[in-house]
Amino acid sequence: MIIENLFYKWGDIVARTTIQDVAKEAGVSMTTVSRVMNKNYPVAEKTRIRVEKAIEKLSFRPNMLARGLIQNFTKTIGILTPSLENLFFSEVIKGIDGVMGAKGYTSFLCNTEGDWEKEKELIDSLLNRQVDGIVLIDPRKDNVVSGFIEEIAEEVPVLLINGHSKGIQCNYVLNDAEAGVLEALKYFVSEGIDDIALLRGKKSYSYDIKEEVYSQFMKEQQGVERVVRIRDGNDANTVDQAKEAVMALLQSDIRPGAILACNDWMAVGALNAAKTLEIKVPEELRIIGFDNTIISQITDPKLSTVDQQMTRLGELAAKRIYKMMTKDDHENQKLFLETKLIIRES
Amino acid sequence: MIIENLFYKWGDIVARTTIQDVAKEAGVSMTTVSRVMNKNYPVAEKTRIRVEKAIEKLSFRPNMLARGLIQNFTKTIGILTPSLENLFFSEVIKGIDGVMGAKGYTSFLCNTEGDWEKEKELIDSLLNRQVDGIVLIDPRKDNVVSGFIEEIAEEVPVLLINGHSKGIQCNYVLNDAEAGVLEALKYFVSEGIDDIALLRGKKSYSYDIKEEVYSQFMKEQQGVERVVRIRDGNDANTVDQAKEAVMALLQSDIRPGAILACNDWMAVGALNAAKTLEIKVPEELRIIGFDNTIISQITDPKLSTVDQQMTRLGELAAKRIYKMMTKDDHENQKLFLETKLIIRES
DNA sequence: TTGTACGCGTTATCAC
DNA sequence: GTGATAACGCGTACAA
Repeated sequence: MIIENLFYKWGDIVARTTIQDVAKEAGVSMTTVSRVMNKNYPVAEKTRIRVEKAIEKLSFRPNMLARGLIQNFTKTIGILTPSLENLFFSEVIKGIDGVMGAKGYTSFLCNTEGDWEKEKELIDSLLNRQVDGIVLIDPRKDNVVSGFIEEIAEEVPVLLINGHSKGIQCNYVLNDAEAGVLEALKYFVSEGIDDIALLRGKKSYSYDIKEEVYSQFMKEQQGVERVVRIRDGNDANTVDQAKEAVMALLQSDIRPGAILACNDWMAVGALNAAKTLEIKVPEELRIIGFDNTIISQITDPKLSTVDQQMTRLGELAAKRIYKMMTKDDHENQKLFLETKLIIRES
Repeated sequence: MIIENLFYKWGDIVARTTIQDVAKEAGVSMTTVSRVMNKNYPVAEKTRIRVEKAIEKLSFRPNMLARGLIQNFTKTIGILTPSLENLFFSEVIKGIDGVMGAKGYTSFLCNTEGDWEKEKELIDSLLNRQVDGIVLIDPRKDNVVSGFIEEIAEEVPVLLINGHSKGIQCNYVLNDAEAGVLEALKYFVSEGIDDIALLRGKKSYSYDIKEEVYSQFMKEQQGVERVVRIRDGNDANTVDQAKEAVMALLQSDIRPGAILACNDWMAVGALNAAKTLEIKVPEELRIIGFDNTIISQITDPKLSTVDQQMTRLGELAAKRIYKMMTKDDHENQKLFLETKLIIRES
């Protein structure tokens, strides 16, 4: 690291100007200043202008801490995510923040790193900071089933994204992954392909759901079930693992005509495998991934994928929690967002 | 969207328990409770335990708003980013939040969407919320050169990441991109390749810097300068644009032996171009990208790249602004973080 | 070692 | 239309 000193120094912090100062400057009371700012009571045109000038002149900033203290709301929400390195979550956050920002809310963003104890601590900290609501992206199962989240939801509106657990009474917003799998499988069949393999990670609730749908579908079609399992994972390593596993599959006696991968990483691995074996995609093998992350758009050929519409999911979550925070809507809901099959070149 | 109503309702918001309530419960004064919580004054062992029990029993949460109001700091910082869809920025945010979180700070995250007016508004809002400091990732040039940022920096510690403008007196943390370019070019030469092309976007300060270094290096090497320009961009579209441009380059009379791309998107495009033309990488063409984003790890062959160590950059920024906020370190600094050449298979 | 009383900056209440 | 004052929940100087 190189340090370059710029021998220019910045000043000391000066005393903040308060509503008091503005009142004095404009020759009115604090109350009137407050009314001008909030526009919640009639103020004479003349006074208003005087006050506005004073505000401008002193470049006055209302202190939201004081405001929040008395109003009992802060126009802030907390967003908890298990990771910042996963574009999947970034998109959700973007959706949430976009909607809430437009409504004048500012978001605390907290990275739990997938650790349930850290998640707990962060939630506590957010409550101390008097957030008006909390959105949990992919919450840790431990905290959900232990009833901790339900407890918190008694204190402040809480919304769970993609973290449903049976018997836990909460507000949920979820991807309809089942429908997504079904849509992809039906597409393959409509294209005349019925020897479909499923590529999944080892353990994850979401993989289990997908396999269940796949399994039932194949039974109905009276097709052969072929499930390839790799070590679970949602990162670059997944690609190599998937490539290896799929190469074995493609070199076996009966090569499938299509592969449905549980996420885009795996789909990329499958594509790399086909290329190495000089199997043409999509002519000889079709591949559909899951998630529509950016990586499905940069391969050659471009990958078909099931879009989970993460940004929209975030927007949906924001709208729901906004309603919970502002209206007297005290009823738990489960919202499912449909997926969208995107056919590209694979 | 499917809505499923769970006919279980959550409760109304109950009155918050205050330090007053705890004091009554424990039979002491508010002051003593405060002292137990903050451990800043001696308290008798016996009283302490009584108070702690009362806190536990009432599950008391200190109100950080009130605390911040009187202490004149909030242990919050604001982070502004031009985008959430770019892993590049996510990594920086992760670095910042990791360091600050460990120090008990919570981060407001704001997405400017690259809009300088929105950036301005968000900064204002953050100041109203009494943040202790502001970190600006890749700030809009308009706000920097207009002097707006300098003004803000008089009110609160401000740190700019990768947004250096000449003559603007601020605290900066920057990637040493120049050194990165040089390292990559020297590597090519050490491998016996000196016909190197540069692949860049049209307009961006960072591309200009890179080209300058490239240009000077090629002059010193007495090599031929070959700069390929595509429309600027940092997204999936860049890949196709780069592919097209590079295909033209590779089909020209004198094909270069190596390509240095200004980011990984472009490098992927170059790789796709080579594949389409059945030019072997790395045997017939070598490619080095920039940024070491995840996409450089999933191609086949895997891309060599210049790692800008974005997470470390964020950590560095956090440490710097922490110092600015807590110590009387009133001197502007420019910190450069070295890059790291990562040779993979291209 | 503990308690009283004031102040942080704002909005709400009530009186004029 | 306007102003005085209490209140929000906490930390801290000062007194005991």
